[in-house]
Amino acid sequence: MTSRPQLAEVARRAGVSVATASRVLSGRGPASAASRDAVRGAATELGYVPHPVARRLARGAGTRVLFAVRDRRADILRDPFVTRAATAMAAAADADGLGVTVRHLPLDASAELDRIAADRSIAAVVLAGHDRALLDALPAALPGRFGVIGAGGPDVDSAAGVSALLRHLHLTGRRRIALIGGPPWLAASRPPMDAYTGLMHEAGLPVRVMTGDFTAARGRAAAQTVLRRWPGTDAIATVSDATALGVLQALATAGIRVPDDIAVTGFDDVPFAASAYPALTTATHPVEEIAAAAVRAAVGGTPAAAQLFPSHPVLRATA
Amino acid sequence: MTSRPQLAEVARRAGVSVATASRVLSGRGPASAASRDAVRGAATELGYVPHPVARRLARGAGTRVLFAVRDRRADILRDPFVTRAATAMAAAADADGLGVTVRHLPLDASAELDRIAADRSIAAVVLAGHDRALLDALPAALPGRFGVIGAGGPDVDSAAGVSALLRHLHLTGRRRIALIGGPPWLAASRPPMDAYTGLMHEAGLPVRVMTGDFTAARGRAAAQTVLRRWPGTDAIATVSDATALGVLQALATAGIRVPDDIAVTGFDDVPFAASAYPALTTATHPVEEIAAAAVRAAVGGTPAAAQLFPSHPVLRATA
DNA sequence: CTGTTAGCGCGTTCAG
DNA sequence: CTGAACGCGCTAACAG
Repeated sequence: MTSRPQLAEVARRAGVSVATASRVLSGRGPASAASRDAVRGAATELGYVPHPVARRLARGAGTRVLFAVRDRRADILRDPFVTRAATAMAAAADADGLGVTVRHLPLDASAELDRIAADRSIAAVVLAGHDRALLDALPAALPGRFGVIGAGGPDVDSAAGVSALLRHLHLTGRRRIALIGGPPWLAASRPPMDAYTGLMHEAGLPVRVMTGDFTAARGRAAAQTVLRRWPGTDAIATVSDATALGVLQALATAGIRVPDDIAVTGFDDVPFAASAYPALTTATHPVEEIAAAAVRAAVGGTPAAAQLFPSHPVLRATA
Repeated sequence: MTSRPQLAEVARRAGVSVATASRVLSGRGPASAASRDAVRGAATELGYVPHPVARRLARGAGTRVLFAVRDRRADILRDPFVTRAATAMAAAADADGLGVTVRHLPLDASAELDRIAADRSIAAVVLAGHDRALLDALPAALPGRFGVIGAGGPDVDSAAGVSALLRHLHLTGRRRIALIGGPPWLAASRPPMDAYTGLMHEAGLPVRVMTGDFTAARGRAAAQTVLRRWPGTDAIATVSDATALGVLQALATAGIRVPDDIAVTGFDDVPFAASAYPALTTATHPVEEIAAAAVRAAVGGTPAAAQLFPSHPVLRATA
């Protein structure tokens, strides 16, 4: 078997120039139907496969997608949401011959963002954990190849998902419903919070809000506070399964029955939600699809369309 | 601000040729102390940063690390172990300017492996979920840039980790200890299994083994079978937290008290293990470090040293 | 130890 | 619509 065929050989065999062959095979620029067929034929006959790296270099494009996760804590890279998203991105990027790199960004990430913009190996950036201020302060050097995951880009319709669970709680007789929300600095924390306050007002129910951070530890602590501060509470809704599992643990420790005394709902439908006891009632979060969409948008240079992916309630045992 | 300095400019400023500048900056090939200093000085003065893509192309190396996960199920890419490892790899690859791609491989992956070997954008491959047969059938085209994670490469010392938990069970009075192991086709399933049978024989205890697959569903089913088949069981050890959580759920449903009636142990110490109720006793699995080591070995072209990372017991409430 | 000279493989101007 | 030539930025052989 001869060595790998190159573009020049394909062109020669098709009877055209390398320029034309390149145009045809990369799908950029004009080409007559005749030469198109000739080039394609020659390519398949020779088993030609373009060299991805040479391609990116010539085009001045990078070879990897950076998944930048902004958060207070550096160990956010172990968060289930992050690992799911990162893995899905790494699978999605495969189609374009790209790889994925993940990096933690502190809340004040301006310096790091400049370095990212200067890195020529980076084809696109997907940012998570942002807020308005950060998006407004983006380096102009991040041209089109930039996207966000979460509020503003592809995201789960968390307002609808949480609303559905809240309505379920209401329908099943709950009237003292507390919510453990997301971190206030995070743009994605708003929609479900607004949905909650809106529904409570609408139903004439009291608003009882705690701040969470998507961890079980915070869920435990918040649940204890809820019990102390609002003794009559009959339901605790959360915006993350990890938080809800922490709540479940705190309630079990306190000898409170779930769902008889207090109902609990999560959000995300992580694999372990179904394995909890009692099994956690929650709402789906199509992280994999969202992550793939974010990669496509960033790589394609599409201005981040704020696409919302549906969230469906999953009724199990805790509510 | 002028445009980016290139190697030629650095060389000119340092008064040497581009070849010498390249040798100095890439650390390959000889160079006198004098020219070394000159080149380094010029580079920092100019703020020179090599173009990663051009570098890889010239070297004929790829730009991404492929994390290939072999398994029966395609949704293995959502497995917590896989997502943790993939994310850690993506973080580790950052240091080399590489990206990571993940791909699922069926149990019979020979064809796919050939395609991988032919992909010039792939700098290195890290394989998970292998067995002897697969390793023996690797395409010769995967030169040095290949490594495995799990038995044979960087791996957790699961035999030691499980042994420690088994000894703890024995010390606390358990005598009818069943084990739910890993899938038999997986090389990494052997060590903990051998450790279990060895310890049981040594202690004169009965060997009671079920096959697991690292899922909670299988853990539930296996636990039910254990209860039926071996009524006197007073402990169920597993080799994965997901499995153990399934066991916990099955026992709770059956009205069996944990740990009073039956003790349960997991393995991996995933974040949710601490959030279960009762909190799961398990052993640590430094997935992130192992993944990083695997990437380093594969990228560095080091023949996979079978390095074992320690596993420490984490005693919580279930045993 | 150093410099010269070819590549690495493809994209893309620009004239025709 | 097409082709020739140059450019992407660096590395590796091979003389010296």
